[in-house]
Amino acid sequence: MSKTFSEKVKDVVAAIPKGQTMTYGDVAKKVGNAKAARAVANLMAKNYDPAVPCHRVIRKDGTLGGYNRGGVTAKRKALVTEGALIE
DNA sequence: TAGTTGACCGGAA
DNA sequence: ATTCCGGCCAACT
Repeated sequence: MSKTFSEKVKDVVAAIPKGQTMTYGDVAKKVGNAKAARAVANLMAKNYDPAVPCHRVIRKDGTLGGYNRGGVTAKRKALVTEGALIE
């Protein structure tokens, strides 16, 4: 297995169940680098992939963090629509 | 090649 | 409870 970091992140985020939210740190852990939470966020921010529901990835504090697809408002609405609680 | 940036996290003040 | 500081990783300039 020799997928790049971004490929792994894409796979992990795409595997998040609907209505479920995961933190960047958890995604990083799934990828293999538990301390790469910043790197995961960096990939989402600069290279968003429509096949990856990044809106299901939030901060550990419970805040949404950010969204490059319409702002945090659209992200929160999408999560509520799926059935995820925000805070 | 080296330095800066960022949708982070955890611990200390 | 909130605010500040350091660390860690990949991409960008």
